[in-house]
Amino acid sequence: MADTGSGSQSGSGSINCFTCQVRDRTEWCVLSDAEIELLNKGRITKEYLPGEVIFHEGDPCRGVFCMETGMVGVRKTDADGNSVLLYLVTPGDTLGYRALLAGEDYQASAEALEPTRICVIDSPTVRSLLEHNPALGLRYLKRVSRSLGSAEEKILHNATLSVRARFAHLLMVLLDKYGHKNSEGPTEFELPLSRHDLAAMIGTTPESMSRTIKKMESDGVAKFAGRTVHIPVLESLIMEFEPETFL
Amino acid sequence: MADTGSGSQSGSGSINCFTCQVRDRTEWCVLSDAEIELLNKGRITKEYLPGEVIFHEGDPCRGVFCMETGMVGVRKTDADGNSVLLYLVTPGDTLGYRALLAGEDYQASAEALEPTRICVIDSPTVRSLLEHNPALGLRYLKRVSRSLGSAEEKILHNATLSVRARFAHLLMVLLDKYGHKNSEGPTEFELPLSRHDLAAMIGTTPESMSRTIKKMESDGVAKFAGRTVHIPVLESLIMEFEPETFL
DNA sequence: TGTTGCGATTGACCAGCGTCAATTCATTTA
DNA sequence: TAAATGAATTGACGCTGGTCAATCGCAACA
Repeated sequence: MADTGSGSQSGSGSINCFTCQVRDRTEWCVLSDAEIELLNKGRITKEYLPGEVIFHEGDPCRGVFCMETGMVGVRKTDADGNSVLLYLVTPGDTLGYRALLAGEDYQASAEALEPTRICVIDSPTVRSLLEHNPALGLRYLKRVSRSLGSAEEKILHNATLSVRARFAHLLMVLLDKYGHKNSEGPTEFELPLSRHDLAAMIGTTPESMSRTIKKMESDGVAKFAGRTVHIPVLESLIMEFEPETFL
Repeated sequence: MADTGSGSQSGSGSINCFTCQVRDRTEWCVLSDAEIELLNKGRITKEYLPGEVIFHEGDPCRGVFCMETGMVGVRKTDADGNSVLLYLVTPGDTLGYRALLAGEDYQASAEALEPTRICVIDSPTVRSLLEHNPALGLRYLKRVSRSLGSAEEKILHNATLSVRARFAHLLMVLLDKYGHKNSEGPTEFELPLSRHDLAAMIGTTPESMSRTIKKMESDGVAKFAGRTVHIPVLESLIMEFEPETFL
């Protein structure tokens, strides 16, 4: 087990790209059978336990990662040890494509937040596919461009919104992604993150996170019990970061 | 002159993609002569005066813009009127590709900061080129991915660095791009931006910008006279945002 | 030359939030 | 059951930087 130093290769040989459950939700859905054959040959499945690192900032990029199960956090850290949690990556998502496509080393690190199974497709395979199938390139272009759009939105948010407003916004995003949002009415769901990581997602400290949570509770906007969040009225949460919607 | 409502079509008919001075520095350098012919047909040249808007946040994307001369600022504004200056776009750069590639409307607005000449290539032409030439797609993938990398770095910077450190960093970036950096020693160059826009680039207010400039002067890190900046020792500027480099 | 207008600067004020330190709570281990 | 470890919370404090308002400098123009 050389390689990254962590992440164990899956013993189960039955897994492959043809039977893959999430393939239709990935970029690879535009590939022909012959191309999937190629993809399958350049593939290794790996498994990670929570806390294990998938790649480090500064590592050379060796391929892209295809999430099958679990959850991964992408973190960026500066020289002083301050860090920000940029993305949460979930099944059907692709991971690590930015470095490959930019022709750079990784500029962020990825770490399993839950038990995770991922397929690694090596760079030459991805490159070869991209060079011969323009549709795949267009798929990736869409993905990267959308990602850039979110990043730019985040820059604006961080510059203009308060910690509280950013947290309210984060709650909405997490609710959309991980909660069963039954349209209107009271909502309850499980946060997939620790307080520390919630803080890192909005660029603040755990202390400020705690205080913000407390204040939102006393204002009746949301109730927190461990990782369970209860939101009585969705509108009052939205009002926290988009007050103009209700004018 | 319907269209965007601003920007006048260039009268000079002699300009085209074959004679274009900046083409080799753009994504289009990978195109064949036949493809450049196509590009040239889908092209209109426009000129803008400082302050004129090239596209607005929310506008549908009608093509990509190819900078020939001048300078453009890409700005993102929220509902309260707070705004951030995300990029400066200069000759040889492409503008507005994000929305096209993501299949979205513009999420930011672009405005000429200097007298500017731009070629507009309409969406169908770009799409068609991308669908048939994978190399072009790879070029754009590299560009968007690098852009995403910078955006992510900016998120980290804004979250962890002080206004002063961010400004020092901005000065370095502007120096690299717009100044003649004669390796070491004292350096002098012209800022391409007003104080207001300098502030918008690092996500702060003009007032804080002023105070930061004043404090940096009294600390001897840089001297400011209007838009002229004089930096006695480059290292002391770098020390402002990367102190660990000198430990 | 006076006036208007705009960008830049300065001052005064203070709220938000980061920092440091102590405490509580939950979970694991001996 | 006690001890130990790490996450989460709470308190106290102070600085950074945002806000509001006044002033200044400079250019355009009547």
